[in-house]
Amino acid sequence: MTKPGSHASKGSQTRSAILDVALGIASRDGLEGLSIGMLAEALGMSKSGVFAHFGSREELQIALIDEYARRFLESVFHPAIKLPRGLPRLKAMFENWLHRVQTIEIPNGCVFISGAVEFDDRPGPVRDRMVEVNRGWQGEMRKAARQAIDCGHLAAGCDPEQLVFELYGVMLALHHDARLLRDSRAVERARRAFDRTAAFYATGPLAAWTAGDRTTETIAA
Amino acid sequence: MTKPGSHASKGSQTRSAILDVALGIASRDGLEGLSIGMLAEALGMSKSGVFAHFGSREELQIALIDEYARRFLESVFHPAIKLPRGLPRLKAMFENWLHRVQTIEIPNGCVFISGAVEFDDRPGPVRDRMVEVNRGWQGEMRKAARQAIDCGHLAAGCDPEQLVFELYGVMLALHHDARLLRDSRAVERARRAFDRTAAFYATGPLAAWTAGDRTTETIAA
DNA sequence: TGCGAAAAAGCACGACCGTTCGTTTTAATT
DNA sequence: AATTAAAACGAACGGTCGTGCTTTTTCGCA
Repeated sequence: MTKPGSHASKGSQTRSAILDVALGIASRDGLEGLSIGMLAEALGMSKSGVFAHFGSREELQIALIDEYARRFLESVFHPAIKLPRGLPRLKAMFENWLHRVQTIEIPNGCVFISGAVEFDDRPGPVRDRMVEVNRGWQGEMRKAARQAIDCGHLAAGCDPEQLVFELYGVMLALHHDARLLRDSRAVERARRAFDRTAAFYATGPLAAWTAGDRTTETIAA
Repeated sequence: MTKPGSHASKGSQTRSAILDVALGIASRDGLEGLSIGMLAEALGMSKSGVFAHFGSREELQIALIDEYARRFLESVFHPAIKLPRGLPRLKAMFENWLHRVQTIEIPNGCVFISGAVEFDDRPGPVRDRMVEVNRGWQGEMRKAARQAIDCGHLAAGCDPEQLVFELYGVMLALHHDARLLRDSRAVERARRAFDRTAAFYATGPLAAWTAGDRTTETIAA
């Protein structure tokens, strides 16, 4: 008994513990930089003991992507979806994202970004999952942007895909400057870039929205 | 005799050949994904023969960063600097960059990006060189932006660092969408993002500049 | 409390890693 | 053409990698 989804059963709870520690390592060293040996050592258990939980390294990597996506959506998407659709929700998605980047991803790294770079030229199930998860998140952002247009919060001429492309770029630049160049001003620049972008696509009555009303807390937690 | 800069002497010319092949591999698999064994095999020579040219793997990686930077600047920066300073030069830098991304980096990968992700959490000489080279390029872009402001092509209120941050983000998003998601529309979006950004920061008389006058060729080659 | 199953450990394997060393081949100089 | 230096080779080292096996320990339940 005790299906894998169940929350008891020694096995599944050590599996969770493994994923937790593995995420910390994979965030810093990437999915390819994570080895089962060092993971086992970090956990204080044997290599084969860790290995048995996933059956292969690839399965471990995929499980890590899923777990990372779960946490990402939980801290960024789920709180935001409680807000009214349109610009408030879209802005909350960005702000929650920014908050997560500041508190988690800048210190520890981001599996989506390192994984994207590591696997963009390596065909296989890991890459496929990476793409799937990424498309899912970009899709949610596009949907939010589309709703903001429907609500009249953004101009009708605004292309949701273009908007999401630009916002994603802002986040990538933030990661780059904050992590590689250790530039502490990157966060401020990211917020300014979002404000500027939103202001550009905003329609008349809401053009003043970009001013004020900033926060570093998760919105609608 | 025959200093390393010299162009004859069997040694330095095979060293160049090694770097050439190694760049192709490192672009796809990253600096950490490149092993001396596979590099030697790709070159049809022995592992120790390759190794002797650099003394260590780290030195090889640093040499690769330098070589990649050299080529990048040669195809992106040097042609642009022949144009009159200000917006023309800044635009040329972006267009040449875009041209290089289309012809080289999308098919083969970009060492700056993969290297940034791989080494942002690994202290050492490789990371240091990565930072140095990156700061150099961003510095050149900032200088070009500053000149565009001085020339009156961009608004006086435009922050060069903010502008470069946003342009770099556009390029990172382009790499991401084009390479991971294999989205062929990413190039068009990148150009639109640049035009929109430049339009935002442009002063009155040059606000119409962003329209038309597009090219996929290197400017002032 | 004992029994069956699940979980973890232990061990070994082939492969590849970066690196070292001694030798041999090739190039450059006198 | 002879001599010296540079370059490439080949084998081996200690290590780590992912992955099978078998055995032991631990857990869950009747």
